[in-house]
Amino acid sequence: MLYIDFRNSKPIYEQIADRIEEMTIQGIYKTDEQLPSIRQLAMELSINPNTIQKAYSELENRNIIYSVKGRGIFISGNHEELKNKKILEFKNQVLSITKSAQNLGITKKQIISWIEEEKED
Amino acid sequence: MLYIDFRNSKPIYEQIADRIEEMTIQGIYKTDEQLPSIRQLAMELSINPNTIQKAYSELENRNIIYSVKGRGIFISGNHEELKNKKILEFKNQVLSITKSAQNLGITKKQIISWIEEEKED
Amino acid sequence: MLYIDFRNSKPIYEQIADRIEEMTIQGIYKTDEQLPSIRQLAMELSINPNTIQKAYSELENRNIIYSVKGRGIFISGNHEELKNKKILEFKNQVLSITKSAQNLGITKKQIISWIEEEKED
Amino acid sequence: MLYIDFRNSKPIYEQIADRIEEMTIQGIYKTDEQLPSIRQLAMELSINPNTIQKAYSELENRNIIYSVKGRGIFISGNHEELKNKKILEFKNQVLSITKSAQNLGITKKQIISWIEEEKED
DNA sequence: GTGGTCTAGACCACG
DNA sequence: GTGGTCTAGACCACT
Repeated sequence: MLYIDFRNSKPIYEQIADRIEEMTIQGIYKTDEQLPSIRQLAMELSINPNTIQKAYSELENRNIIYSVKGRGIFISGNHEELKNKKILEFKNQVLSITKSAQNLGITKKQIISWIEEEKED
Repeated sequence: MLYIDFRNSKPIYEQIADRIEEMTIQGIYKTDEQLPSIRQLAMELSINPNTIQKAYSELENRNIIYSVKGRGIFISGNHEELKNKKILEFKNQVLSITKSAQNLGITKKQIISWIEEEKED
Repeated sequence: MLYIDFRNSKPIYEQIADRIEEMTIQGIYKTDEQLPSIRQLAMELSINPNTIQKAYSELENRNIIYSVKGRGIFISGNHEELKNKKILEFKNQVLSITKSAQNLGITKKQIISWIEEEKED
Repeated sequence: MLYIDFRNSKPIYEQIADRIEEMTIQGIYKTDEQLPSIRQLAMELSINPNTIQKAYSELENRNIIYSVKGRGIFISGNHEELKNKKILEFKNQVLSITKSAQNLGITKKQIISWIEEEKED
């Protein structure tokens, strides 16, 4: 469910934060559900607690979790807004890439055909 | 034509290399055309010559340019192969993004409609 | 009447103590009135009794309540003094904020106009 | 210009971040001006570089600075927007405090007279 | 030299 | 037990 790819150049703390964000949007984590504690998750993943701390701080900045001293870390509940923001982000990514592609002479038709050919999971 | 975005997290040498690659594929640089010297380009962009050096090394690795000692640096002529490689790269990018998007519940249809709506330059 | 905001960064014991202090100053609690027992309040708020204990200790330090062994916890009666202390506290807070504000170029006039515009409850 | 109060319960990294934000809004730092490097500032203040790093990260999140790997850290230039945001923040603080004050029977008149009495710097 | 990430280990306030 | 801050020291990519 939560794994780390040490070969990936993406920082560990970001991998964790992104994965938890994804799971939250997918509805795997529910509002006010408690996440594993920093130390526990650090043990499970064989990672330094500070790195987990950084991942959780990042998620708090993104308004995806909230932390309560002495109690733990919990999912906050504005999933709809979060999802819309994420969709917009994807849209911009797609458009930015297709624009670059067109600079190289790749047509929109071709890009669309790539997507259509792809297996739907 | 060749500008640098210092706020961009992408390394400067990569920005330069990518931009020259793009211009080559677009046909702005012709086969065997000479590129500006390291010193000259460093001056123009107010950048450390080491950075330009690294960009040119990168481009030599990608077989986009070749250098002749004492004469300068020139565009090599395998544009077709280069372009195909680049197209494959784009394809993978697009597929990777659409895959992530589908994890969030965005359909291929929606992604395609974004692309279709986009203004063709 | 007595609720807790777990997302608030202010410690729970302090939230409780502050709220009881406020209610005492407002006259909602009368002199020598008995407060709920630690266990009872802990049950009501679904909170660790240690936390309530700490809140009551805090209030005892502030001379707002007194405890009688074996009998319970009661409101003490020095409300006037308490109120004056509280007022001084507020004054300092207001002055500290307005000072910071002036560092940013906000005038006293503007601050006062904010307050005047505010709806009186 | 940049000092730390070790007795203050406010975290060191936040003291630094807040102070730099303040100086930026006041116009002491100009757009694209370079800030002292992490290591240098750490030396000057006799503080661990990681703490400075955290302060700078915080400022990057607030869009007050931007960092360029290998080059340094620089002031970003949206000061107007920043200032407006900060003013709104102050307004909310003032209103929140005056509201609490009124709960204790302090009138708006009294609060305003406190502010008027204060020495203008 | 620069910033960014990570580890190891400590202390604190809170529950 | 929990999260939050801080230190010390390491390694990396980039200039």
